[in-house]
Amino acid sequence: MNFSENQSIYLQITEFVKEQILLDKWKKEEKIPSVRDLASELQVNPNTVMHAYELLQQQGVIYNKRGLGNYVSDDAGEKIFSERKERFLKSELPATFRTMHLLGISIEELESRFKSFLYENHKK
Amino acid sequence: MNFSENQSIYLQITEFVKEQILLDKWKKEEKIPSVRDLASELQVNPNTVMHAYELLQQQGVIYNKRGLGNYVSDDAGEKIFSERKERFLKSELPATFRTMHLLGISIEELESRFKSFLYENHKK
Amino acid sequence: MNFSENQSIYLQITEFVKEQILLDKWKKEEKIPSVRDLASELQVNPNTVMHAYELLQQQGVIYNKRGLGNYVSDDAGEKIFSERKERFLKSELPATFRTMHLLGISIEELESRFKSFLYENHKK
Amino acid sequence: MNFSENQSIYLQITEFVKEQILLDKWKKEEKIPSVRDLASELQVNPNTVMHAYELLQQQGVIYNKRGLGNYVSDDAGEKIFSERKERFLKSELPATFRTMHLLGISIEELESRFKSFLYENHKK
DNA sequence: GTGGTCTAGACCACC
DNA sequence: GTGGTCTAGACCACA
Repeated sequence: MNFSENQSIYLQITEFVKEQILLDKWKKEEKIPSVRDLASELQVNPNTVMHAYELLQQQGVIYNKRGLGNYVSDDAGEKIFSERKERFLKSELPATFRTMHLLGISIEELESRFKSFLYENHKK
Repeated sequence: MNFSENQSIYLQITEFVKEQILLDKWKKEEKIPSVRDLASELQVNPNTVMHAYELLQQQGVIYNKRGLGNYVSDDAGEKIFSERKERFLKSELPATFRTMHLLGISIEELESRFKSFLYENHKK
Repeated sequence: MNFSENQSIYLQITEFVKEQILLDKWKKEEKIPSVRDLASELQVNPNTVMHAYELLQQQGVIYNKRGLGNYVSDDAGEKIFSERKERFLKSELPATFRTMHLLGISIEELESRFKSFLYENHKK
Repeated sequence: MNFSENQSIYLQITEFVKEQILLDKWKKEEKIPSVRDLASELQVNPNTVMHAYELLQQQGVIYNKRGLGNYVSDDAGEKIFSERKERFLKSELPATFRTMHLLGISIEELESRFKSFLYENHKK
């Protein structure tokens, strides 16, 4: 996995975990990778993954069974979905629209770009 | 001006300056506010504004006339515009599309939201 | 280390770092001294070293691994070498020739001086 | 005249004046341009030329006749020549040699570059 | 431990 | 008046 320079790694890891859940790759009430496993897979310091898991626990996305590992919460999917949708509609989208306006990009151009995005995505 | 918590102040100041230029409030070959003036206006330490101006100089957006102040470069507008467009198309837009896909938001919904955005914007 | 009066300290530090790399004392992909360490060694304020490192990062000579420190870029040596050669041939050398011309110093005299320079240098 | 970014303008003006004298364009005991004239010719602030002339007076290169203007000192040429030669041999040349050594530039290459410099210079 | 940001305050060269 | 440099000291996020 390639990490962006602009954001701290542990936050990018929380996003990664949430996405796995949203895409139903990690299912509810199932065990997620241990701190060490994920750390070695992502090639980061275990402390960093630990930090991410702690945050996810606070957010109620995962919970810990002592000695057994971390598990996806029952309502994790819904939680993530609504939180993400809220953020998207309230802050990301307006910012995008603002930039489009500033750069003079039309909705038609956006539409055609979205279609080729879907096409590219479909191929994979 | 209110600064966001998520980004360092000096970077927000560079964005602010670029915005002024893009909106043609500060025109090319004209003097921009002195370090001290902008600092007192934004209520930050002069060093912080200095840091921002230094970065803008390196990016070729402004240049310094010794003892006189900082001036908007001749090609500042184009530079900012193309840099911003590049960033939008290469990274912001794909991220937006990815999120739309993840959240199941259709292009039609986006379109209608954009129209109401334009309408809101127009009213002001 | 003794700093010259004519140039700002932070610029002299960037030169110092580049010199270490050019002389292969600090090798590529290796960690360079931390901001605090170099600052206490050179007896300057950490901010001053910070300023130098920031510039070197922008020039692509070093890069930062978050929380770990700064590392010499893979192509740092080549970058520094070509930048330095460019500057020498385009500006330092013509200036030297101009002065020689003005002072009536012949190329033969220069040659003999260079030889004794090499001899002196060799002895050390 | 084009001023370098690296050095203060008033110092570059003193160098300019000294060079005129060394090249015998401004001869001893003759009047040099007034502060205002030189300022408008070089397109700088009169204060800046004033500052340069003050320094030249301190160095004994020029002297002031009240109400008449500034004149080249009798021994200006010799003074400038010896000062410049001293600086060249003691500091500029060793630095040049050091850089040549570092960049692996041979004395033969230097020689050929000097010849083409002389040729270029001769044409003008 | 690492870099990074910010403030306060001083001093300087330059125009 | 202008920018620029430097110090001292604090605080934070990150690994």
